[in-house]
Amino acid sequence: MTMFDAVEFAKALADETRQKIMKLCCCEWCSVTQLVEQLNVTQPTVSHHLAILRDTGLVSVRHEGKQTFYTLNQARIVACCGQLMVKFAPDENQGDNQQNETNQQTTS
Amino acid sequence: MTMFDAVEFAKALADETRQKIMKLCCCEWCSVTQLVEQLNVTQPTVSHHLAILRDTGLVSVRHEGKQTFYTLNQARIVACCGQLMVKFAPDENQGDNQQNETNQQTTS
DNA sequence: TTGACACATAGACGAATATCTATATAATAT
DNA sequence: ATATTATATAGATATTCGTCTATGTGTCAA
Repeated sequence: MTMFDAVEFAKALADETRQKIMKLCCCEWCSVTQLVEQLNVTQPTVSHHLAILRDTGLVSVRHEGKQTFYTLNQARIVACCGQLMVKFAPDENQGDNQQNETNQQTTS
Repeated sequence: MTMFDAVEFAKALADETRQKIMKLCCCEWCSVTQLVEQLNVTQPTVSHHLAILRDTGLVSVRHEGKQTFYTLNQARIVACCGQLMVKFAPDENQGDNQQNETNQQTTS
């Protein structure tokens, strides 16, 4: 949940409805009903996606009476994207890498 | 293919085997056979994943005789991660945003 | 030309997943 | 207490997706 799993992070982002939700609650708190109103899916579907985003730590939750508000964890997005870069683009413009099990084989 | 689709990008990353392939051909050119040797999946499965990574522009291809070599497009990874950040974390630490259709509703 | 090797493609199959309807839970109002 | 509103959960279903086997295609050697 708090640790970074690149596959889990990518899976959380790998759905259009989920990305719409993320966009909608980016920089603001949205209730589930508000989200439902702006998406062409049912309330349980929105709740389902919110659960996934919540379990991945991509959104924060705040309860207020009957309502539940969600907001995107923007700092976490930045951190995860940064980790992706580090994982798949180490030493961006240099030829060396830090792997050790695979045999080097460049353009010959 | 060359345009950025955040959902397509996330879907391409949303598989462990694919991320292993990406890691393996990060900073080096790998033949399909070399990849198969280091993964617990069959050759057609590797080819299938390579096709997805190729169609998403995440790997580059080079043919050499009977063999086909793939390498990770690291610059593209960086660019895509950057676009993700921009999309979901605009103005990281400021309170304002650039959306216009949803009603602002902060912590009250 | 024939065979071997490297890779891609086609089709089948099971697992994961996105969605729905129905219902449970929790809070508030009457 | 009862009804209403807001959200979550359960279960069903259809689609997507990852993997496999079987086979096609292209390259090279003998």
